[in-house]
Amino acid sequence: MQLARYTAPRGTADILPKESPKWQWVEAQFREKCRLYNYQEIRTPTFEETDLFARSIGEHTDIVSKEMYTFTDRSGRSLTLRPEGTAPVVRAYLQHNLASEQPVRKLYYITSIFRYERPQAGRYREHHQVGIEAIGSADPAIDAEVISLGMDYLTSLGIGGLELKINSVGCPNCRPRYRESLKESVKPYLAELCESCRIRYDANPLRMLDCKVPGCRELTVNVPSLIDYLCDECSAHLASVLKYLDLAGIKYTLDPRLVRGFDYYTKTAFEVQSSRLGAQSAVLGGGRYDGLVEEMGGAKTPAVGFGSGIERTLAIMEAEGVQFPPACHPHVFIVTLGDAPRAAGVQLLLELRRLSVAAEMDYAGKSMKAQMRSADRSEAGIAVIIGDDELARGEVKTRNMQTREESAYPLPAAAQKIKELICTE
RNA sequence: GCGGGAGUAGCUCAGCUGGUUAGAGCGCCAGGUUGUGGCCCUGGAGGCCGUGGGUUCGAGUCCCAUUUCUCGCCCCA
Repeated sequence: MQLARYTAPRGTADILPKESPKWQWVEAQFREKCRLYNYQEIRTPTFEETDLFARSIGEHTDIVSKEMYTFTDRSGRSLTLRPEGTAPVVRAYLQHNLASEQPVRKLYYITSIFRYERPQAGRYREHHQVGIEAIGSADPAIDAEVISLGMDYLTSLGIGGLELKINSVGCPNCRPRYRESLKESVKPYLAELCESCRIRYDANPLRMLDCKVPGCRELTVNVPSLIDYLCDECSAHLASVLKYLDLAGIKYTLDPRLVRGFDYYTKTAFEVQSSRLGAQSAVLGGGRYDGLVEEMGGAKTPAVGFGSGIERTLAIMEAEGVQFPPACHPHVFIVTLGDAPRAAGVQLLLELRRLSVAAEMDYAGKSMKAQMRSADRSEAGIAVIIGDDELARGEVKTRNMQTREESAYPLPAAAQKIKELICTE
């Protein structure tokens, strides 16, 4: 154990060869859904100006107040490792004036996210998210499209038992009214609420709604509902989003207490939860952020998006016993005995690969028996055996690893013949 | 930031109330055919028992600290 002098930093993980095919598969499913829905990939830097996140996420959110990886570079600039995916995309959208090419931009990303948190099941200091952002449309149909892509993606992975929760958090027109009425109705019990709720009361009253402390839940159970306070526009928007979800056959639960941890959300907010995840039940979350682009210096531009954690997605798949497609193995394993055969083996390797046949050989100087064992373990369909005898006859021997059937092929055309063997298997 | 559990070979773990050279299974390597895999047999490599300090004639085993992992709170993906 202590041979390892260095270990990966707390809350980070290596994705080893045994796991990486699963990641590739999940990412491929996501990319395929983005292709179908016509979202285009965007890649942004790992770090940004600190102010970008502080302003967009909200100064008094947990993320900004205590979870950001912030550092000063050699010229004194304050930079922060991306703690969420939306702000950098919006920044790039504005910086490169992507709006000028198309009024509605549909973008997706696959990236790592950094938050200084105490690690636990499904929570890391560096985790990975897939996500999409649809910028430039206020149409409720696109809220539904965003949700639909997310659900399609998760179900394409073979995940069941998901619950979509949806709510509207209103807009700058109606939210202040609700906030006041919420504070008014909570005021009599203020002293009985938990400590963090008492802080939220002034800083961010809406967050009191999703407090998990049982006592707070009881005290706020009869509090007015956000949905009753929505302005006509927000109310109509929500109704329309739900209508489109019904149209798409997507099941949801209307949850008036659903509130998200970023300040920039307006109107639609949603979360997909799985019971397989333990304490961290959210696997996908997002919503509409109609004020963010303007807040960051652009024109008034409506937008919607979501982010979804890859680690949590994989954890659900693991818990449900989802079968991943088998990992890729070499098709051909070359076994050589001695120096001259070895040179011929190297030559054959090159030719096979030039013909797009995956091929491998032993580089550990093993005995023939051991090389055969390696061939077996590599799950190669065919072993090619080259020794002095074969070379003297100007040929190579092949062995079908399933049937044990062996045959010989003259050397100049051997690569082509082996390719045909594989393709007709 | 706060709380619970844990830290012994690459992996999963056993080591009873402190006592001599620290074990198993799996994996890995080699041999059992002079050039042939999956099963079987034999052998081998690999651990200052997370780290530092203390108690003791003596500590993997007790005490303290520290660190990492893990689970939960907060919050989120």
